[in-house]
Amino acid sequence: MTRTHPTIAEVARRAGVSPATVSRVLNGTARVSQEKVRAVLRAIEELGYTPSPLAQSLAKGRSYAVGILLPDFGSPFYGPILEAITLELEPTPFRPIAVPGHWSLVRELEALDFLKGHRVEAIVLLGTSLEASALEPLGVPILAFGQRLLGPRTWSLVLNNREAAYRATRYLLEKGHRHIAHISSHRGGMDVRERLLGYRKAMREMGLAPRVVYGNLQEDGGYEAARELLARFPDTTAIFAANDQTAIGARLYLFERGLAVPEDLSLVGFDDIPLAAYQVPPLTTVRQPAREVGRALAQALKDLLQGETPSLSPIPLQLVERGSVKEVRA
Amino acid sequence: MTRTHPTIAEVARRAGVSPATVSRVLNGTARVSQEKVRAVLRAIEELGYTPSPLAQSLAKGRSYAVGILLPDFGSPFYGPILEAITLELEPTPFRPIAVPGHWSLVRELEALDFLKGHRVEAIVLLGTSLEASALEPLGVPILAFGQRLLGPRTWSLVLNNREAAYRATRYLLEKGHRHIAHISSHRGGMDVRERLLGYRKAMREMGLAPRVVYGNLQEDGGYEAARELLARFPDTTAIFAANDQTAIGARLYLFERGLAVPEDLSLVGFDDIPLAAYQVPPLTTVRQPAREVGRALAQALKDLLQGETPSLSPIPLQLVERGSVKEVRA
DNA sequence: GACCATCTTGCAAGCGCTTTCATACCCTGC
DNA sequence: GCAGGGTATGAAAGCGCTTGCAAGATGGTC
Repeated sequence: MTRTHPTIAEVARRAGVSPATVSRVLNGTARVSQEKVRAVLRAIEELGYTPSPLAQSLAKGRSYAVGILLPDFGSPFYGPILEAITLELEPTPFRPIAVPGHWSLVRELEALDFLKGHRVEAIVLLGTSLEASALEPLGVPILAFGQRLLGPRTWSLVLNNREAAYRATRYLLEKGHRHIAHISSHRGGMDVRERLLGYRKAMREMGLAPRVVYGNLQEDGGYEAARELLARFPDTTAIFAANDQTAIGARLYLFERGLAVPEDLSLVGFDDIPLAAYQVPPLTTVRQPAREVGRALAQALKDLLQGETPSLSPIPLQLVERGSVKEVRA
Repeated sequence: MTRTHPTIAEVARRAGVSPATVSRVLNGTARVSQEKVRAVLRAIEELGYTPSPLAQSLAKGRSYAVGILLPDFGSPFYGPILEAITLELEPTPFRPIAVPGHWSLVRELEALDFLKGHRVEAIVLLGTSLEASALEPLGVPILAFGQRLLGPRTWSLVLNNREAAYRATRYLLEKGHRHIAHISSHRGGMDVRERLLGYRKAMREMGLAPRVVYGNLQEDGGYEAARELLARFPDTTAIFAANDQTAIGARLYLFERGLAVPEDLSLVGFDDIPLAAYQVPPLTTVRQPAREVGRALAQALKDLLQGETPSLSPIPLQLVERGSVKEVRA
């Protein structure tokens, strides 16, 4: 603390009242006479006083903090969700404290420790690979997005990824494609595996052989996966990628190979990150609406912190048709 | 605090020592006999004890927290910088606490208050429009990126945007372009204005009339700006955008208009966000390396917090040539 | 064996705030 | 004029931790 902040005692002295009274006007926890209220307010103003949340938390016995664990602040998918949650939490007394797990389990566990230390009253898990066993000892309610976690005081917001992936694949099938590949990943969580399952189901139903390669859910992985894909299955006419970053990476490889999208190959992504609509051609993808996900998560958080059971109605996943898919004749 | 955490007193009781001793082994602030160390460690282990940073901060009189103010967690430019700073700070005892200003001055001021309340020991400003006058009363050292701030205990990391913009424009000129437009913004900070100045200078030197339109530094603004641009200056052959998001937005408009990049129009961005290299064609842009910026900022932070004057050597801005610019004959 | 230096340890105060409890005060009603 | 019931306020304890201070223990020296 560079320059020492004024304390409640100083405010009290200046206003000619006791610290207790200052606290009461600050929190509105008891009636205080008009004149003292005024005196206190003036003293606060003059001193530029800001109460210390640290001390408040300690005294009140609660932190009003909620932890949000996400893979990476730079993620085009999780970043906007974090932003949305933060925005929704603004009008509440609760403050998010966001920590990145940097895509590593160790870091995620460290982050958890950190949050535990800070006595967060709940934790939101975005795209982590944590297991229930690591969470239970925290003794804090958990809200997970994208993975199904079971345990006491644990809730999950999981959207129907399998169904959405199934529909996305069906969509390609209906457009006449038969040689459809999927770029999945070993790195992702349950949602990524579900997408693979949905793809498989659609292919199986048509008696088609699935073609699956794996990336890292990042652009470079998508690029490499596309290379592998075309080497192994040169007659592929459509690619369904497990996320938009992968699709965008794949698209660059196609471009470099001189393959046009959608004329030579059709492409479908997943997530609908902000930049998806601005790709050339605009990327057809399954939309996971960050804003709504953030809202739902924040709402569940509020319920949770008021001791209620959170209502987590799943958000429908919509395929948004843009320009990266072409109809082909059989 | 859902389930009450064990306190230092419980650990002490269990280990058969005083709380002071536990504190000493925790902090290594004094010698403690081997056997007691072991007893304490065991007790900590058994109880699953984690010290409360809140209480520690209060008692120590310092928070070990640094505030990081950025416009938006979802920003493809600032997100990665935040990530980089966080990563660099990991091995230090300092913890970043990031708050978004949501592109609004009021919010930024609120965020500042929040940070002040939390007794952060320093504040990093990323892309804000705050003025020195709002910062001074905080009494905390400030580190600004992208804007030059003067004041006591205030430092700025400002890269030579004007020069880089000048060179980017020169680059286009050397490629034979003469009808070069710039998409700027009223919304940005000093760096955006500097880019405009650099562009102007290059154009003036060649006796060319500048063509400037304005966006909001987001994709949609770039799209709209491109529309306006082509309406007002149909013979434009190259666009230099104030940032990559703008360039990407503009590019979509060109695409919809049936204009090819770079065949019909060349495009240059600024920032080199992660997705820039994956655009089609890959976007030629001025690189502001997030990783290095983060590192420099974190290093300055460490210096600062150790009472030293931070050394902020500017990072060179490089034009990275990719595929969105074509040479034209005069 | 007395004395002193050194090391380990506990006591207690204090960090900035909240909150319980008790006190002092004022008003009402008889 | 006094008992009774509110109401506004302050004193003080306590939240979980650190740290200055002093006491006790240990060992070495003359």
